[in-house]
Amino acid sequence: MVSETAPPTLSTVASRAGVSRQTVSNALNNPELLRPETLDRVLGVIAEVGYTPNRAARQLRSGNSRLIGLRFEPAQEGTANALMDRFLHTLVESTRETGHQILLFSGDPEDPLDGYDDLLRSTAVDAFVLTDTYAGTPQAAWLQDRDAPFVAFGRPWDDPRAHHAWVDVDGAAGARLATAHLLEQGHERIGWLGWERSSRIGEDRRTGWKAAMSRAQKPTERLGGRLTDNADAARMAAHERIGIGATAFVCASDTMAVGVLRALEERGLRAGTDIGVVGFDDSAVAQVTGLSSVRQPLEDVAVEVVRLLHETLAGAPAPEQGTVLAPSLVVRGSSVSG
Amino acid sequence: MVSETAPPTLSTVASRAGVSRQTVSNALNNPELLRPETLDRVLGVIAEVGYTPNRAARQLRSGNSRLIGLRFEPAQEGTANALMDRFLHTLVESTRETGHQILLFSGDPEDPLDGYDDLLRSTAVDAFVLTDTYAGTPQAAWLQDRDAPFVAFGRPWDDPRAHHAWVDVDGAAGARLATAHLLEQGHERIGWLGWERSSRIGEDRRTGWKAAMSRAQKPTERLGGRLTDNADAARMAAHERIGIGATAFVCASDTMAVGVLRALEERGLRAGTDIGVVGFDDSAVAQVTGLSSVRQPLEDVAVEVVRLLHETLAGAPAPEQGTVLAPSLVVRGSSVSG
DNA sequence: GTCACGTGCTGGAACGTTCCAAGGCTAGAC
DNA sequence: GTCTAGCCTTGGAACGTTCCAGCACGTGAC
Repeated sequence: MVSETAPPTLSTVASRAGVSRQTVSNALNNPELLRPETLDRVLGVIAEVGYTPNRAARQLRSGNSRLIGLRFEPAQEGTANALMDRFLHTLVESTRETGHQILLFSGDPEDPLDGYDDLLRSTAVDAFVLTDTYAGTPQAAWLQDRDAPFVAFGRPWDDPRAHHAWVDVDGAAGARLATAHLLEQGHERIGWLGWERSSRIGEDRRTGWKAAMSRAQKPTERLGGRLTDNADAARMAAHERIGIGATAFVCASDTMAVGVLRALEERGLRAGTDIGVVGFDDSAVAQVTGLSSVRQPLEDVAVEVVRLLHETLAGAPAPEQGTVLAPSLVVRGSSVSG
Repeated sequence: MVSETAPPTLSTVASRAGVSRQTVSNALNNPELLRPETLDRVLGVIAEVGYTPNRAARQLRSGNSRLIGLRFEPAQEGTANALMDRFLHTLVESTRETGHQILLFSGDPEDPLDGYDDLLRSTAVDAFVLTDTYAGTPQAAWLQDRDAPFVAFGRPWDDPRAHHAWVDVDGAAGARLATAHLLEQGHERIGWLGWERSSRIGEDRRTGWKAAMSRAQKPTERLGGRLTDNADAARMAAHERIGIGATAFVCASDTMAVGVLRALEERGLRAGTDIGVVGFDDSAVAQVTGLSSVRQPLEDVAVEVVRLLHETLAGAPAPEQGTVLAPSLVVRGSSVSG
């Protein structure tokens, strides 16, 4: 059984410092109201007894919990995991500076709204961070309808009613970077291996490839592919396109890029020297296999999310425009000859 | 600005149902005290107005927050991340069933104790989960001294004073599995590539390799290596050992196993067919590169951690023995010929 | 000397819940 | 009919904080 002594309260500190409760409270929250010598004395006692305000009491009275809710989706093993991890780390780190903490919760996988309602009604969190606002997810609209503060990582693709703070990474720019890099390496027939048309993110990235190709006045017919996110599908698609003269590939994911590498092995071709390959997301796999890859600035995204959260909680209206951050290209052996 | 109507409280529900506050409270917390018809009526009103108890108030009065603290360390890019991710997902998922949620916090990287104290003194969390209790980390002893409830993922290697609930994965068994598998494949000179002697986890895994080898009466001289966790170090160590006749390798990490694969490429040898390789942790890299690997049952660890947490919070004394779970071996092409 | 004012501090009230002691009511025993 | 017991329900108190109104005191203006 736990036998610790009860933590000191405002009253404890107050009586030891010879002042009232309220004065101790002010010492912490409005120090400018105290005479310097009183302030010193009170802070001294606070330090001495190791007083820390009780969160529940503070939350009950003041109405905010200093907690940010984040629904942590059931894991799909793969790169998405690792991305989330990088994002989450910076999120935790930068909320520390605003005095907030991250509350992870889960919900019924069948119901994308499960969990939010409870936290909201029990006033357990001050705001939410959304991380999966691809087209069609209802969370943003639902929270917006309830005037619940939140910031989304991911733009509201085709919801004109959406009017909330968001941050996203410019996927088209990433694909453009990758394509331009391959063009610079002298490639002319550069293929695109991306996701199904239903993926807004995938289509966005695809436009980057298209734009870079057309600016360079290179053809794209039969070079673009829409596949499921799967190494084997990519392997086969790569074979087809190499057959019609493709000498390089930009892929919507590292998983697909790995499929291309397999195709090269099967043909006895060397990545980089013979065929250029660039993946997307700079996963551990890319780092280990020497795969060039587009890297999302997840750390910057997290910092920006926290900044917007701060503004939103301070009552600022949602910015007219969301923030779009540019990814970078990490060049490794798979896209340069030598 | 937020213009939502104030959430309903116990009193709201009480007056609408024509009962007292306390009766509504009992309807939720001690329903057996109410007459069935009263219970029905009250629950009806609760559902109708969408009442959810205010967390802060409940926490203030009852003294527990239903929150579990987890210090989320600054990311070191690599496999450790992905491991943590798998663990965390299941942790979040299974705490849902006990009505708890996970509070992530961070702290000064220089001070392994930073953050814990604040949460404890502000009574913000009911307990902690520790995830990095390798030899020499002070968190466990510190929490134990303060009678703070916690469960550790990782055993207290050499602290005889330690007396707390913990769960760990049997690293030696994992290495044994991998070694036995390679022996079955007909290998006799099987090398070990592990970490420095200072790593307790590394030494534990190493004993598994040693034990399997000596049981099969195979020599281990000059076949074991203690390196930094780095593909290039592993690559060089593999070359040396292949030079003295090693035909297979068990590695303490997938990163090292990738180093071995590189060495094989450089020699024109094929993994699986010519030289057997098994990694550790079943990372995304292993999955993509067809690397056999020892997989930690992180999901089971998380479930067990939550179970122990539950017991600890119910006042049960720490079990005499920690729980040690067995890993499994995921066989892929790198360890079987054909 | 009175009044107005600003500074520094105080004490009661309130946030919404659960604990606790006690009240009303019904039923059974005598 | 009275008493006792048990069931269901109630209202006051308390958790520890912050909000708010107000008090005591000293200073300067008239």
